[in-house]
Amino acid sequence: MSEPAKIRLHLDHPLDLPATLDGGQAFRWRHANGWWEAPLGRTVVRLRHLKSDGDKLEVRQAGAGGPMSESDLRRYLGLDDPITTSLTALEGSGIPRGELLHAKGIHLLRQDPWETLVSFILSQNSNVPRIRKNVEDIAREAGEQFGSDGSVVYALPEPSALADFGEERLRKLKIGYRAPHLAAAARMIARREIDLVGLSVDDFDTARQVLRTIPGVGPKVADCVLAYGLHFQEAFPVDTWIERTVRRRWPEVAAWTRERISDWGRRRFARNAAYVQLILFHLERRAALSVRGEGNSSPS
DNA sequence: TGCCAGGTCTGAG
DNA sequence: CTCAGACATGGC
Repeated sequence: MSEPAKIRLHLDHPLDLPATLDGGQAFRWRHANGWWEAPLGRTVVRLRHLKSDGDKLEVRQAGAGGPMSESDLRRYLGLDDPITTSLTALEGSGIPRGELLHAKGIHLLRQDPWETLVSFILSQNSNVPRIRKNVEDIAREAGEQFGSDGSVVYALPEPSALADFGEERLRKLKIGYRAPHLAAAARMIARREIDLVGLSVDDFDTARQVLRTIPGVGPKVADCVLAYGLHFQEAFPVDTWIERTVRRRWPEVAAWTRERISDWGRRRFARNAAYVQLILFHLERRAALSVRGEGNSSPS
């Protein structure tokens, strides 16, 4: 916590920070003073492209936890995943190459599974700005605070802390009917009825089935945890945006249910499914935003 | 002001 | 198994 740890990471693939960090996978990143920053555990991580060399990423870390190692960061950011493979998987799908290029810097994060579970239990029938607020509120009210560069930051509460915090106080944070789900999830993890991290060694179907025993975790939330937290690259979460874009782009699935579309995506795109899902999600939301005249978000 | 939001759960047919 | 309604709240 004395000297902020400074690291530079070499980028072998394009990295679009806003599309990756603010693209609906993670909810605690924010853009401030030219840096992207978020608390990861008890450490605040700050990222920006090096001005003199866009192939390098500047990293600064400060907080109560130890700094992440270079390999931890590369792993978290998916820096060694070649997204070109996933873009290739979309060739022939009728998406113009020029449009696909808007997604060339997206990476699949490997977030903490617990944080991912919390975020996506909150996500049901909600929207990205609100999910972000809910997560922040929970960290502030139920998490431990620590210092980082002179400011106060709140870590997301561990399962046991959130279980102790309880459903009643969660209700007061305006998370609505998700409160009992989240409280129950916290209890299940705290009591070790489910080993979230351990799920990563199971096969996809087993891990998905176990996740779905958690209240508030249906097919879509399970797929998000599998993809964004446990790095199951064959996961294909289908939400309203994906449903819409897939139905429009692949007429043969237009009449299918979300569950069938998820199954279809998983098989069709195999190990690229999670990346393809991120790409489609990004393109669909980008189109919606520009229609509403919110200008374009040109990557860094 | 209403409609919709990164759905899930429950009960009915 | 499939499908409509309810659900708690707020963004736009």
